[in-house]
Amino acid sequence: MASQAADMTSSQRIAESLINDISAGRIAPGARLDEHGLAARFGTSRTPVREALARLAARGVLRSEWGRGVFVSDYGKEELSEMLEAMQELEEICSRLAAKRLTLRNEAAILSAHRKCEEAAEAGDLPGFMKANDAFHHAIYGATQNRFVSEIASEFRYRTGPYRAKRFRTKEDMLDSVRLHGSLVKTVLGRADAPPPEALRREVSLKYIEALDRA
Amino acid sequence: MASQAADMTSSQRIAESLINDISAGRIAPGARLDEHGLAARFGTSRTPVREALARLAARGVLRSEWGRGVFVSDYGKEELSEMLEAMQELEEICSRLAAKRLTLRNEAAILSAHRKCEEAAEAGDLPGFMKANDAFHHAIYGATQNRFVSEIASEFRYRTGPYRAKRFRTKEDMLDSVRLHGSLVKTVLGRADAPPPEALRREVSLKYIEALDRA
DNA sequence: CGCTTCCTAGTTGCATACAACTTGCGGCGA
DNA sequence: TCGCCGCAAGTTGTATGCAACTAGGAAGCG
Repeated sequence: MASQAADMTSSQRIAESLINDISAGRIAPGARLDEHGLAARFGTSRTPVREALARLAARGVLRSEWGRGVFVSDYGKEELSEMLEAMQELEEICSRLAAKRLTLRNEAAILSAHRKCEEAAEAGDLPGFMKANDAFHHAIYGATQNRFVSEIASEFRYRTGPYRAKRFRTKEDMLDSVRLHGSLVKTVLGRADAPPPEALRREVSLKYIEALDRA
Repeated sequence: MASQAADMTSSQRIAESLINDISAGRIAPGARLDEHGLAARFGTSRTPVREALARLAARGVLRSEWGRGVFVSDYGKEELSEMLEAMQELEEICSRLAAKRLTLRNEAAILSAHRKCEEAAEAGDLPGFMKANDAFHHAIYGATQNRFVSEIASEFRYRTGPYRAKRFRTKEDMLDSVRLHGSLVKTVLGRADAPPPEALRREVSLKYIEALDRA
């Protein structure tokens, strides 16, 4: 997904690399990002690093404090629960629109990603599952046939990424998710408009919030 | 809203000034932004200008082409209709959440902004109306008690701003909008969950798309 | 006359140097 | 010993200069 073509500017490469690391949880929320260190790591000067950081800060992935540095955005339980509510609302929009406009191509992409999720979950392959999970949700976003809805959902998915990385640990976590995917696939492919019940949404949110404590 | 406190960095001042001008339609979609010119206009060097442009590009307000310059994002009819669909979905989320969690303070803010819209519309005061209109919608966003939902909706409102600026011309346009606000206020303040009918949504979108032709 | 080619002006992207600010520590005085 | 002041190291923010690339036009050739 995150192709680093050779004809990209340094700041773009840096921004993409950073957001991938952050979204995958390799850089923890709250961590400070040193401009000098990043410049050295990427073999450039501070200028493109600063541009990349500015970009990510504008997207809400980073938060910069004057004279102190830039930090990976970190959220407490209160904020996290709000974030998850927002994410679920966005996902509901996506699945509703996708159900309305699904093409065969979208259907194939969704089913393929779903199968890869199953395989990875049953194999206990966590990195593979995270990747397939992303692909699955992006397949649904793409099926909305609305690039802005898709963009907003993707964008917000980056911000929830670090906490998703914490939430998935055991094989059971993954199988849980696959079961949810299954019912989602059923409604979307059935062209049905069935929002997930409130109780289920709260249960999912709780899993994330609990994961905060095993930091 | 857009307070330019003295303790802001130059790049922040520039970014805020630009996004205000763009969102209000004072800088038209498709216009090119010259780094030298902006640096001269704001009395700084190109560096903070570049940071500001990078920020706005990351937020989707600008689009930069290598070796050519950065341009205000402009959208055709197809993209605009997708954009409006996304905006309406976001607004629906907001009004639903607002209806569920409305506080007295929120209620007062919404009613106050609504009254100001009415006054400006009846007086034919276009700039005043645009401002009050913004305040009205932001009051609803704030009533969601969810800072992320509010942030996403606000953010996207900036991007639709230039086209809203085109869409409102006559007193009748404003009165139309006030009538819509009225029914929205009624459902939100009545704590009711009543999504706007599909036909109404399409009608609103058409008004925007028609406005594209009188560019 | 039309097409190709090269050149030049203008633009963005990057590197380096400097200025302004924050912060933590150490010395000094009460 | 406690508290305050000031300094110094380290950080971010800004300015300037240079390199790489693009676009447009003019000159040259077929």
